Amino acid sequence: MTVDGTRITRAERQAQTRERLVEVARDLFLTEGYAATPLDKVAVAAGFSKGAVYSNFAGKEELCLAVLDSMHAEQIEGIVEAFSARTDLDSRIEAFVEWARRSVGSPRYTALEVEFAAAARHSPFVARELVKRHREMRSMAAGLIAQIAEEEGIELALTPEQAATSLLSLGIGMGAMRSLDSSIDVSIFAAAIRSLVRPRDS
Amino acid sequence: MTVDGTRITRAERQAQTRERLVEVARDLFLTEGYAATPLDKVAVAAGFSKGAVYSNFAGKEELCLAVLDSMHAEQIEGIVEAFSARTDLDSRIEAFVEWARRSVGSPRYTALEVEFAAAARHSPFVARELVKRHREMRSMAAGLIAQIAEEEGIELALTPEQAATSLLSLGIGMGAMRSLDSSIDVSIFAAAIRSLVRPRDS
DNA sequence: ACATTTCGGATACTATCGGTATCTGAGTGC
DNA sequence: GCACTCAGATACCGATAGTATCCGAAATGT
Repeated sequence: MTVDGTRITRAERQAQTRERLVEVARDLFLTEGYAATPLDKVAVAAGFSKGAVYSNFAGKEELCLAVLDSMHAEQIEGIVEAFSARTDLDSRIEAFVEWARRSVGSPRYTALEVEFAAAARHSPFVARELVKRHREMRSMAAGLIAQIAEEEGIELALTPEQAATSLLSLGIGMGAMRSLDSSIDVSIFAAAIRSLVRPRDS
Repeated sequence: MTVDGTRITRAERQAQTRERLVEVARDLFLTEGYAATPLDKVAVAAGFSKGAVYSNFAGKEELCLAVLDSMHAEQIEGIVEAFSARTDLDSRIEAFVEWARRSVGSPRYTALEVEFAAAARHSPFVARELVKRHREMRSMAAGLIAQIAEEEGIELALTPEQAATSLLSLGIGMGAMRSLDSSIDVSIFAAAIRSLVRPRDS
């Protein structure tokens, strides 16, 4: 063992490599697209060769799953924050729409997810993984909606699960459309949300 | 010129070839996916070789656009019929949801469209073509919604354009999700539609 | 401290697939 | 019936995901 502390264990090295690969892959997948980005390019941009990718991930698909996970974490954080910062329904929706404006379609999170889902549809493993993530997202959203409805004392026209599924679908669909046609205005999201979470008319 | 009438002009032959290619491509793209289906396979399954594809289409992308067009025609027909057959709002929505149950996600129209949109995002030409089709779809839907609102004498909480965009997004998003996770119930569509086209309160 | 083992990452190779260049033969017009 | 055209066939190229193999440095045992 050498004198200074710069010495690093193999596991740590590999963890760094993995992290760096995910980081670079995320950047390239988001800007160029999943299918359009060759594995080599990711590896080289991260300062490695393809071998590094294959000794850290089972293949391109698993690399992309890791990328999606890193994005999910941020998304959930953003959503929870948007909803919990404010207190009244309108400003909550406004904060959420503001988050959506930044996150749905512009940095193409959704486009990547959707492209990947479509491209990897044939792989049962990937399909299962994606479904798992969607269900987590959905129950998280449903919980949030239920909680807010409770706090605001309103009775929703849709069950929290239905509302969550609708919002998620809406987000995915709008993200997909906006990545092609940026003229679509996210503020429609606000209107749709208001409709979906509007209290039942008595 | 031979005696019987089975003789066919070159243009007619080519039209037949083109049609057959689209037909077979549609079938394969829907069942196997766009990226997962090699051009050769389409050509051979149709009884030709790759050369036939390239002398009828500029490439795989244009073949897929032709496939999408053939699907759009059917979709529009189905939607218009669902809405125009019945007269009162509820049974119209019901008919539409019934159409959606058959068409959104099961035969993977949406999955194909979404996969193609994602895969071909980098091509400005394809992007323009898809945007054109979406705008047509959207204004068709908006027109239908406006007409129905008029007939039913209700004032919508969203403008017809907004409602159309929302519904289209919802359809795309749900189609994409359902193609992965068939446990998602389309009946949520009914609830979401009712919310979105619900008359303004007060 | 030296030999041995392990394994993260590199290199070389294969298979697949979209696209291009070239060819061929049946159908067309003179 | 002869030269020509063009739909479709064939042969090839380049890109890229994945595999098989190799190398060298870090870990381990004595």
